[in-house]
Amino acid sequence: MAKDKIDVCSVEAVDFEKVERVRQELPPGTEVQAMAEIFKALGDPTRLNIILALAREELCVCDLTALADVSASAISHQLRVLRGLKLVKYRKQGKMVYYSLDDRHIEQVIAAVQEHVNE
Amino acid sequence: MAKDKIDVCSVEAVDFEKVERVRQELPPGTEVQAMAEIFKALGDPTRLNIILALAREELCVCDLTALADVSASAISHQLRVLRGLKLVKYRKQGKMVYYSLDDRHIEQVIAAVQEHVNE
DNA sequence: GAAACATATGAACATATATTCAGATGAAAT
DNA sequence: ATTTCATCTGAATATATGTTCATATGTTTC
Repeated sequence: MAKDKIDVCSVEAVDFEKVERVRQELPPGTEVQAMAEIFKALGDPTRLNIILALAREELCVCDLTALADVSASAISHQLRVLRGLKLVKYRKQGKMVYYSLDDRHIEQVIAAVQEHVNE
Repeated sequence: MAKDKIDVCSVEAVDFEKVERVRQELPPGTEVQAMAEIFKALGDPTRLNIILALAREELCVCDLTALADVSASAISHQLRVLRGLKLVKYRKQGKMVYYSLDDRHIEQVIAAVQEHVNE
């Protein structure tokens, strides 16, 4: 990352020890990036609605379209994103494709954020 | 929201009862929106790094600049977003401004996502 | 086999967003 | 008071992103 961060502020302004200590406690950059991608996925109302709905029941694309109030195409695009992040899984049955959550942590994540919002 | 979602797919394709049941269990739209905003805030690597750092220790803007490896201006812009969402609070001491987390739920949220990433 | 339907995909477009740059503010030091 | 410094702010820009539209794929039904 940065090699010369000592000159970002004047030397005496930064608590250099503290910065180094915190830096070592931070997750590696790739992990932060991966976490940010998950959060970004949940940061879109359409995708969040999909996740919230699937947290209740398995649903087909058509049902999700009815729930999220956007076009089936938009839902499909967003489901691809969620699939790519291993947040949802699917099961084909004839023409229909049924989606469900593929992660046991996500519900805790959502519950915690919901608490924050409802404080 | 939608009043005529019965025609999104052909009538027999959607499990209408199921959709209605799930719809009633979903949080109200404003709450979903608020949750999405929190997730979106955590979805940017710069902001996530700020949050992760502040989860360890109180830090001034200058320290955060050194840690996140972007300009002080960029940090300041992002801190404003986090302030607006009540995710961080600050304390002035002379020229310096010290930031810290302002939410007890966020650490659980991050821990859960971290588990998902490290599975 | 053709038609109807659920879902997926690619291109296009319009909007949102993160950073940089230049300059403003306010506090400490000289 | 003037300079220095930490932080903030607004405008500008480049990029990312979500939706729509048109079309493709695969499955069922007739």
